Amino acid sequence: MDFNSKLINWYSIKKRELPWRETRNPYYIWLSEIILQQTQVKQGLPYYDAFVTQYPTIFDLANASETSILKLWQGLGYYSRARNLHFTAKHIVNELDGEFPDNYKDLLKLKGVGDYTASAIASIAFNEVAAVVDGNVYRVLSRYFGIDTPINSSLGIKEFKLLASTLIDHKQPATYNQAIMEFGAIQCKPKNPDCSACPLQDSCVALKNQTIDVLPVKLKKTKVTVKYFNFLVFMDHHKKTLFEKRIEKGIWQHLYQFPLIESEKSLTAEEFHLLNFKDTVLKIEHLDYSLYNEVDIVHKLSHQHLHTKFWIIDVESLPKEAISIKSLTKYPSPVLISEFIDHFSF
DNA sequence: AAGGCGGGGAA
DNA sequence: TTCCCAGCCTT
Repeated sequence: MDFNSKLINWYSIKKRELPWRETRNPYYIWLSEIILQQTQVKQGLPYYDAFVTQYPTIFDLANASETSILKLWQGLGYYSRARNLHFTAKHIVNELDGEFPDNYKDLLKLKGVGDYTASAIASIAFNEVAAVVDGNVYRVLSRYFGIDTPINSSLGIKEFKLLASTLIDHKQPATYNQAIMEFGAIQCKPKNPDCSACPLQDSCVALKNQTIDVLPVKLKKTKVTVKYFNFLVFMDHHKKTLFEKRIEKGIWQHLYQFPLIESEKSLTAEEFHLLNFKDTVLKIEHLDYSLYNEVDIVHKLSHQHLHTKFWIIDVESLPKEAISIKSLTKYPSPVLISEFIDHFSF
């Protein structure tokens, strides 16, 4: 058997039963692919179920508010995916007459849909011969063919895409694409793959050369910046507080948080007291505050480590935009914030 | 071409 | 801890 046949045969035996494999509806395929970008199946699965239940059609998604979509997306990360999901749903409903694009070229035009996702939808939903190259495919191909070109270099991206295009099965592109990805996820794992039980062991270059553990080659590491966040948790006598939408570009765009003051370092109570709150909506003369966490809560993102303090501030009254503490959980918020809300006894 | 963008799973 | 995950967008 050749490479393709072995992969597809392995897939027919070992594949997981997943809900998006039970449909050819492009809306559901698209939804699953967006959710699964940089996200493991285990983490994305409950979100897929929730979205299918709450938004059974693309018209439901298009008619929803961005806030409600972000709320359902809460905890999944990379929130631009949710914002683009909503934008594209509206675009398809309003500009494309509700007709989902049915080929790679047109799918690629959609916001939030890049080369991988366009290929995945085109092949899985429409059986177009379009090769997918995701993290799994990079790993399988680099090892099987012994390719050490960095997968995140422009040359590597071109090289692996070209190779994948020559390999894809023209008779069953949908099955082939899913087979090689599933193979990478389950058999040709990043760490400690079970090569002794691998159907490709006889012809795998990396196994022969003992380079399984160094392939695929990936350039550089991301530089992590440290930031210091001070969240102001106001409380008035009507059990209200201030909760704001993040408007600026950057992390957590369009999610909600307590008023935030960023500082150069972790603040003591004395240093916090000296702040002049000029950037907040509230002018405070006499602060009655306490610190929720003596030790910084460190929230780690890919590129940022957020050292966080929550300052609890009792005030007489709050501006009219204050919301009831009970309603906090209705708003989409970062995990860092929602965990505080869950643990703090208001 | 390089950097920004989340959060969790796995070893 | 570190690496990785059915990547994409902006600069």
